[in-house]
Amino acid sequence: MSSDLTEPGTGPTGAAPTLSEVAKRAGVSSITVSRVVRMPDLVAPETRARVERAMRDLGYVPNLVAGALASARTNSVGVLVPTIANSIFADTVQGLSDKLEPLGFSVILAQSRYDAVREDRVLAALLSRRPEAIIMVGSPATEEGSRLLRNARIPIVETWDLPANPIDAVAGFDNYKAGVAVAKHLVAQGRKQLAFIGGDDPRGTRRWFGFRDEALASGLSEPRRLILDRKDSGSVAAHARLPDVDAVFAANDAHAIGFMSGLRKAGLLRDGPASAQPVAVIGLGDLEMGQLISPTLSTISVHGDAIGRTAATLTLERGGERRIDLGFELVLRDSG
Amino acid sequence: MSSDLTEPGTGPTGAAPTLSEVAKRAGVSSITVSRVVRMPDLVAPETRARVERAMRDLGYVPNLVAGALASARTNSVGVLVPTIANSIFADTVQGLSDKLEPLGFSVILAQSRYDAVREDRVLAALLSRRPEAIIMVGSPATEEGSRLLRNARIPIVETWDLPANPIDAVAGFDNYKAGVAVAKHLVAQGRKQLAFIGGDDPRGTRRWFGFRDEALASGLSEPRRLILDRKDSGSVAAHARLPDVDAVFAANDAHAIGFMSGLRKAGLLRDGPASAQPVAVIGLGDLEMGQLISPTLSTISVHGDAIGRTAATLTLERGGERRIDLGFELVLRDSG
DNA sequence: TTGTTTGATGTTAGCGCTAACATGAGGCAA
DNA sequence: TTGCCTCATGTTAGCGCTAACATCAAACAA
Repeated sequence: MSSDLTEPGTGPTGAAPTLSEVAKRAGVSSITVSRVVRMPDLVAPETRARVERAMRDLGYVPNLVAGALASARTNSVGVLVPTIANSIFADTVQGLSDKLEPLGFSVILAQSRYDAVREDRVLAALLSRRPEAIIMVGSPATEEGSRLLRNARIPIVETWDLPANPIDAVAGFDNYKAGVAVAKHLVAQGRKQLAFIGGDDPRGTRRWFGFRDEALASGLSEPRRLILDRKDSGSVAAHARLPDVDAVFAANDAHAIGFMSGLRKAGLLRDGPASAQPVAVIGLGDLEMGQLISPTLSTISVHGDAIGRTAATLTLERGGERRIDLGFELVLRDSG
Repeated sequence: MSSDLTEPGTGPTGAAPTLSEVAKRAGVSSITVSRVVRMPDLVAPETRARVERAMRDLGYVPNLVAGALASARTNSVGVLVPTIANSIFADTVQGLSDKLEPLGFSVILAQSRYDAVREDRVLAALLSRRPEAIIMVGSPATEEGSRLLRNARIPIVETWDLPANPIDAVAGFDNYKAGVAVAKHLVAQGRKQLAFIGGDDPRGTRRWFGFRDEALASGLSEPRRLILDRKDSGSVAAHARLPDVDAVFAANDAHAIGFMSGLRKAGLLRDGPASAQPVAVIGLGDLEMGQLISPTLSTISVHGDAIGRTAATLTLERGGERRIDLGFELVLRDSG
């Protein structure tokens, strides 16, 4: 009777049709409809055609919530990033999403906004949806978050870093070494007064340590470290706070470009090569934008989308190497 | 017995604990545990404490999949964007996520990659998870996608545009008018040879139409239109294909900055004000970057995050205005 | 013929939770 | 005392699907 109320082809009038309504209309049992949806090869062609017809007539859309409960498989992965806007993490989300979507997995996205309390909250929220894996940028900020993830007994992939004691799998690069590489390069260029600008999140801090340690090891005085507020790409103004500096490593390209903008205002930017720059600037991330501005931006290139794709792979394969170092590359252009 | 196997505080050894395991341990019925989780005020303080103790001991994490099936509420919204990487849509996702997360909603994110077939596929996948609303950038590319959404009987919010016949709610701005505004401005500036560079997606195309119509209405010859491949920020090279042009409207800031880079190479970029530019350039999106480069970028400013927040609001409130024009603003700086 | 295999479909039970409706104890007005 | 309310908790049924195990007919080997 309720199916009588439904006009074929024009859409449902009431509640969404269920498997068993389709089954009734096709004159089969519901398990057969379920098979048509999930393992069509097991169903005889004529039966299948009848069922498909009934599904179309009713506008049937499978209910994966019910399916997930019955099968204990949600076909979803939780993804936790500090922030998605204006960030290179969007590349990572795109990469993993491109890899997972064709396999029928959905991405449940959450942001921590660099806030430990919020991180724990969204982590709990994610886990209560029973994702089959969690991919996160960085590592849990708290012991509680770490415990939650360990207890979940699902693949956990930490990215954008190479933590010493990962929960499970890792896809990232060595942020400390990136700092070292930049300092080495600047020292080789004859720079003397180094500075670091960026956030004080874990990964940025590791870059700072590498940068500082290498500078000190090379006999330079301790570099200055300017901790910028997030969104404080008023890093334009940062220059004013770093007089006498002749080389800057910015924790990301946006900060680098902002800083260069400050240099330009101060007349300290040349359109020539690195050697002509009164102040060398190196970024991190290799934003496309870095190649479009003048002078072009030297940077540590990191493949955000490869990190995402690799993380997705680690999510699906339980065996094999669980710690993948995707490396980085110092790309030298005109800014430093 | 199975709870005997679980060592309190060290995490579960087997399957995740369920409501009724917690209930047994606390000596109450499962509905009471459910109430402690969802409506703690209804439970007597001592009982509540006992239940909370049991939850902690067992490391209980509620199963929202089961809860969603039982209550017919998933507390999730589906979000469909063309792409998340390097795009201003990330702002929109951040905005809506910031609004929805505190309310207990999760975001299920999908990308269409500007591909109609993929869009329909991910739309079906989203709907089968029974989100309580769908927020998408733009409108469905196909009739089939549109039908799916209409039949879903949930709030649907189309964003970043103001479609004439929306499925349900809308949060965006008038892309045609944006094109008109830019053309008007360039005409007033005395520019004669206009050009438009950008993609041929629906919204970009509407900007083009507004731009062209206004140029023609002002007595100029038809502007040139250069359709760039996505990721073809080889818009650097675009300049070579637009000789004699004295004003360009780029469908987004990234293209604009790429084009300016091409102009610089050709010696056609000045550090002075708009009036000094041999070729005026106007972007769209108001990336932070636009203020950091030289000359600073004139652009149509659009608040991606406000679009996201508004869309989230439209998702939650069924009554009230369903068509919200968030407008845009022509921000004039030095590029044109 | 008889047993055995294969292919197609069905039956049953239950995933972990919640809505809706009891139940029962205590308080309190008349 | 009676009736009626309020508060705290419980019972029952079922959300829509799938795993696991039947069932049964046809095909086929010995």
